Amino acid sequence: MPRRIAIVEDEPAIRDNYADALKRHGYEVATYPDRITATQAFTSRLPDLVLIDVGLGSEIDGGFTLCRDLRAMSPTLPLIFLTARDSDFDVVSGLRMGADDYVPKTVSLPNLIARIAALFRRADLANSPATAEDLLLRGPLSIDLKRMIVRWNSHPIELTLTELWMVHALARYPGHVKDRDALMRDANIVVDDGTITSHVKRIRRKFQVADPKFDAIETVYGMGYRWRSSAE
Amino acid sequence: MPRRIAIVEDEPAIRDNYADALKRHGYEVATYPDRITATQAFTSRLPDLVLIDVGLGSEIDGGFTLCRDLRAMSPTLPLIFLTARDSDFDVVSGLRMGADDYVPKTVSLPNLIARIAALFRRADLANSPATAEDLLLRGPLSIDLKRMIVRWNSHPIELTLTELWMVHALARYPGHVKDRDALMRDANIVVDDGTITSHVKRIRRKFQVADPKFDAIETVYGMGYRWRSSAE
DNA sequence: AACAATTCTGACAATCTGCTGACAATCCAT
DNA sequence: ATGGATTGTCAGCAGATTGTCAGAATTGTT
Repeated sequence: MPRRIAIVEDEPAIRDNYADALKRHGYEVATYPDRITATQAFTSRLPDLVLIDVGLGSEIDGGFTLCRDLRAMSPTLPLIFLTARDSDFDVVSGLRMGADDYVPKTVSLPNLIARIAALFRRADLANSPATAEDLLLRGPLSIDLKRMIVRWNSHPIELTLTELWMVHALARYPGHVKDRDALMRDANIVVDDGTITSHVKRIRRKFQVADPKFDAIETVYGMGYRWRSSAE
Repeated sequence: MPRRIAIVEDEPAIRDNYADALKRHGYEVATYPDRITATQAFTSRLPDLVLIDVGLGSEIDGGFTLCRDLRAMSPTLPLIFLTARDSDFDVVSGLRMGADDYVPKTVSLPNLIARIAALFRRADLANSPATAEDLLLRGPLSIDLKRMIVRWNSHPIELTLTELWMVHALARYPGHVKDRDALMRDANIVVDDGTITSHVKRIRRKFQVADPKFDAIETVYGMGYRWRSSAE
C-alpha cells in the first residue's frame, strides 16, 4: 500500500508541481487549498505525512494553526513546513511547534523528496519496537520476528513458519555448520532427514525468485548446511 | 541524565562554537577532530546524537564514510550533517545515506538547536512506550475509546465490545503479528481458538459493509493476525 | 572410472489451519 | 421473564503447509 502524503498549499501551480513530483516517486497524494478543507479531510482519515505551506493565503499563520490542530489529532504524524519566508525566527517557531522539518520553497525537488524519505525512515522506527532480539540483520537478509517478515535486499520473502525458523537458525550464526538434527531442534520439528532437504530446497527456491543469484545457504557434504558468512 | 551529543568537525573554532552553544542548552558534548578518533570513541560508547561535518579536512568525503560506519554500528542513531558546501547533490546523497538532516554551516545557532530538538523529539517516539491514548488514528481507521466509536474512512462501524478491543489490539501496533492468545489477553476473554477466528470474521464482515475492499486484517498462517501497516 | 554415500528434485499424500455458516449459551435492558 | 444482542462452540470444507519417497544428480573415495 503506497504512502499517502497530504499537501496543504493555496497556490495551485506550486501545489500541482509538488503533487506530480511525489506521485512520480510512488506516493499517493492529496492536496488541499486551505486549512479548513485539510482539517476536515483529516478528521476522517489521516495521511502518512503532511506538507504544509506556512503562509496559507489570507491567513497570516494558517500553517501554524493547522499544525497545532493536527498535533492535537496525532502527536506523531510526520510533518514538514514549506515556506516562502525564510527567517530564522519562523523556522525555529515552526520546529518548536512540532514540525519535523522546515524547508524553503526554493528547495529543489530531489532535495525535498530526500527529506521526505528520510523522515519516513525515521518515523518508521517508532512503529517498530524492533529490539535486537526481534530483528536479525545479516547483510542483505533481514528477519523481523515481531512482524514475521523476511526480506532479501529489501524484497519481501514469503516463508512459512518452519521455513522461517530454519532460516533464522542458519543465519544466526553465519559460517557455522548446522547438521540436520540441529535444524530440527531449532525449528521444533521431528522428521526424516530427507524432509530437511525438502525444506532447504523450498527455502532456496523462494529466495531465488527474488534473487536468481541467491546462494547464501551452502551445502556442506556429509555435515549439513551453513549460512554463507558475508566475509568470503 | 543529559543527552550526549558528539560533534565531529576538524575546524577547532567552529567545533568550540557549536559545543559551547549546545552545552548552554543543557546537552553534554563530546568533540572529535576526525573520523578515526570519532569511530574509535563510538565503539566504546555511542552518543545520543551526532553532528558530522561532511568535509573532514584532508578526507574529501570523510563525513560520508563516517556516516556509513556509524550506520553499521547503529542504524537508528540520530545524525545530522553539517556542511560548508551546499550543493543539492550533497544534500540528497547525505540524506539517502541515512542522515536525518543536512544543514549548512551558515545556519544560525537557534535554528540548529531547534533542529536538534526536533530530531530528538522524533527519535524519542521510537523508544517511548506507545502512548495509551483514548483516540487511535491509523490511516483510514479511527477509534474513540471513550465514546466507543470506530470509523473507517469516516464511515461509522458498529462494533461490539470484544470486537472493539480486538481491533484496538491489532491496530495499535500495525504490522506486528498477534497470536490468538495475545488477542484473548487484550480483549480480556478466555475462549477456544476457533472463537477468535469467529470474532475476526465478524469484524471483517462489518468493515466490509462500509468498504468492500477492506483488507486491513491479514491472517498470518500458523501465527495469528496482523493489522496491515501503511508501509509496503 | 567405478562405486558408495549424500543430496537434489519433483510429485504426491498426510496433516494442519483457518474460513464459513449454523446454532447454542449467555448477557442485558425492558 | 422475555426478546434481542452478544458471545462461544462446532463441524464441514478449502487450501496451505509439511512429511515422505523414488529416481536423478552430485560428491567423495578408491
